[in-house]
Formats: sequence, structure tokens, C-alpha cells
Amino acid sequence: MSLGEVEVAVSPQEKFREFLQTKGLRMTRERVTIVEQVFSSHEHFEAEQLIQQLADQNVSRSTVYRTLKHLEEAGLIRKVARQDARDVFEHDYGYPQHDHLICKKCGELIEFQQELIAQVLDEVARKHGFRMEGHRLEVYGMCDACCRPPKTRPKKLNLL
Amino acid sequence: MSLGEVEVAVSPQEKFREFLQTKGLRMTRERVTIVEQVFSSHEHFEAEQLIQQLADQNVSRSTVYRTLKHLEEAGLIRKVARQDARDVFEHDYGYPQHDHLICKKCGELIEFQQELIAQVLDEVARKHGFRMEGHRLEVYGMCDACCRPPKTRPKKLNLL
DNA sequence: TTAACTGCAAACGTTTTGCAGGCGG
DNA sequence: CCGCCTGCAAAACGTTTGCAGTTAA
Repeated sequence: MSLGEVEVAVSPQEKFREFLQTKGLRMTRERVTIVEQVFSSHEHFEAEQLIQQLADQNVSRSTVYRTLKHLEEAGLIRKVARQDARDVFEHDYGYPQHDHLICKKCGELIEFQQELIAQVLDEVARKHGFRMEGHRLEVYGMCDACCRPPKTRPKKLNLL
Repeated sequence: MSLGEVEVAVSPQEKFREFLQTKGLRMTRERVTIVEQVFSSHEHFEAEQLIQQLADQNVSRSTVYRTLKHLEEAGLIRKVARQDARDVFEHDYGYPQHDHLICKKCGELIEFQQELIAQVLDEVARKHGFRMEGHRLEVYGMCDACCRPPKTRPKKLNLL
């Protein structure tokens, strides 16, 4: 499934390097490592997670937080929700615009795309003379799996 | 229901008292005071604000936080956004469903109503077998006022 | 009476920052 | 060589909690 990716002309690494240059900042070993880890999968992630994964590569907590901030400013990632007291991030580069259904029970984030929403928001913004830069839409509730009573799902894994 | 008013049969105080009773909790002087303050205006507010306003009425920080949690559970208020690191609340009782434009510069929250959004979300949720309980939509950008650079008096456009 | 409530201060978990030394450009 | 970068530890932040005395019902 590694194929079929969106056509990103420039890799996240390159994109980040460009951003850093325009800001007079530098590409370091730590930053390369972080970008690598962040873009190694399309999963949502939290700072703490990243810190764990990078622990054996000698990247400190502070550097992770500092770099996440830069990545966000560079438009490579974005905060997508808050789970408990932690920020949840996801890719914002080479990834189509979408929003999330958030299960209050199991915490799962389900992505969905809905062209109409962006259109409606454009219209609303225009009406208010508001220069829209982005949005965050979190839909709360309970996911399909968590809705079903336990007894109807005896968890058969016949296909293993 | 009274003339012209929204159809709120019961006052926030009463509503809260009912909620507390069903939970085996009590209506105290502090809780009355807090509900009073919270519903004295329709403005958005933060915990810290409330704490300041209630300081001279001998309501402690802990009690404010604890009561906000109950008010939220009672459906009287809801978290509407995050500003910096703080939760922003607003009334959720006797107040129509709406979302917000949030100015990144001055922090202003502009409310808007858009029937279509709820409809779209209903549809999306159904498609995913998701039981929607609510949503939070924050639109980021810059408000009309902040978009115009010269603030107090429009200076002449002496282009350099 | 008795369980819930309160204020206080200490605790909490996440994120930020000051610092002294290290290194990219 | 300048000044951005790093790890560390400590601080900061909003929020929560343990406690012991207080109070609603």
C-alpha cells in the first residue's frame, strides 16, 4: 500500500529544509531523524509517542517539542485534536483535507472527507469578511464498534 | 414559554438543581453563585476569568473547576475552543447550535450558524455507523478588523 | 446523621525555558 | 566564527486531587 500515494513533488525532508532556510534555521541530525519518524507512517501521533520512538536515537524531549513546533509552522503537520490532555498531530503535507469522527469510548479517530464543508466555510468566511486559513472539525460520539453490545461481537477470528 | 424568548422552560439554576438531584449531589451557595455568574451574560469565558470574578464572593479555584465539570455534564455549558492552553466555555442551554470563526490575531470568537453543516455531519456519521453526539468546529484565520493593517486612522497609502 | 462539599496547598501531566556547551553553514 | 542547536533540569501552565473541617438534606 506504499504506492498510490499522493503526488508530492518535494519530500517532507526537502520541504522542511526549504522552510528552515527561509527562516535562517538549520537542518540538523535530530531534525532529520524526527521528520523521518513522523513521516514513516500516516498514523496520528502524540509528542510523547514520538519521544519514545526516538529515545534510542538520542533525540531529547525538548528537541522533539521544539521541532514539532517548527514542523507545524512549516505546514508539514497540524494539530488535529486533543486527547485527554495531549495534542494529537497528523500530516498536513501531501495529504488531502479531511476531518475526524472521534470515538469518546475507544478514542479512535476516523477520517472523512466532505467537500461541502470547505465550501460552506468559504461562504461563511466571505460573509464575515474573515480571512480563513484553516479549520478544525471534531465530531464526537461513539464509533460503530463501541455502539454494539459486547455479546453480539464474540470476536471470532476465523481467518487467521 | 414566554413571548419572544427562546423556549427555555426552566432556568439554568433549576436545570442544574435537577441534574444534581438525579446524581445525588447538592446545590450549595458556591454552585448557585457560579451558575449565576456564568449565565449573567452570553459571552464566552475561561475558568480563570470566572475565578477572578468570583474571588470576592469566596469561591475557590477548586470549586470553580469542579463545578464547571458538573455544568458541562449537565449540558448547561460546553467547551467551545482552546485559546492558548486554556479551555473556552459557552452556554449550551437555551442557546442555538452554532460554530465559530476564531481570529488568530486578536483572539475574537465570531459565532455563525449554518444548518447545512449539521446536516452534512449527520450524513457522514450515518455512513460510518457513528453515533454522533456533538461536534466542535473552529475556523481559524483573521477577522475583518485585523485584516486591515492601519488601525486607528487609515494613513495615506504612501507606497515606498 | 452522613455523605457530599469546601478551601487550601500540594500534586499532576504536558509543554516550555534558561543554561552551558556543541556544531552547522 | 557567529549564532542556531542540543540535552538537561527546572519552571511554567492550566487543571486535579488529598485532606480535614464544613454543611446540605
